[in-house]
Amino acid sequence: MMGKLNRDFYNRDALTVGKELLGKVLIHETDGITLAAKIVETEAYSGFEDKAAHFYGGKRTPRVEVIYGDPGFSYVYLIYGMYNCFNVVAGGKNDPQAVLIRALEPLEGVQQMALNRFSKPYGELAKREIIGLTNGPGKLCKAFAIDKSLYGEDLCGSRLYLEEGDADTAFQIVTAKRVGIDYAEEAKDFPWRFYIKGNRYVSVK
DNA sequence: AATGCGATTCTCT
DNA sequence: GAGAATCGCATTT
Repeated sequence: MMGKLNRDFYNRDALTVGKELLGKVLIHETDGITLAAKIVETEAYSGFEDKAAHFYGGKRTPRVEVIYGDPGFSYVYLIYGMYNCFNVVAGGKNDPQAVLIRALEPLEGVQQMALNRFSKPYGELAKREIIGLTNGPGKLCKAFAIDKSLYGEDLCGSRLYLEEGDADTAFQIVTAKRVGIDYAEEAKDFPWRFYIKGNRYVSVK
């Protein structure tokens, strides 16, 4: 049995947590079915100066309130009226830090992921649909059945949580600009996106 | 009460 | 590569 990530893991700045989350395993226990997948791409949103962050300037609204709380909780938001995005809250209390999970590599429960995402069995998926299960922040939420009902979920609990990955698996980390934040002035060029080099599930290479 | 838009994805060209 | 889908939420009136 692999170890569950504890509160201390999350109690650091988003850049550190974002990098270290690569290779870790996200698990969702839902309706007696276990969904598990390796994290292969993340983005850090960090501090009051980050113009790309929903909490830029210390903005405090009901939506982002969880980010100002304790680390190790989920921040889920709806984007474009259609897609949920899943974040891990990092940093300490009143220190806004969050890590967007952008892509996963499925490990367990692919049958259910296929049904969640495409409403058909895994065996009927085309190759590009298999990659498309979890190669984007909105896609992985659909596959993992993550929506606003999981806003504020304690990731140190037993429904939605993260575990250590396989320690034998080495990989290189690529650092890149974040995606979809052209409005963020200088912050759009911050190298705060991290992904596993060569992984097929990375959303933007 | 009204307005405008987004940390995306899909379809069509 | 362009345009649409679709609505909760933050901001403005």
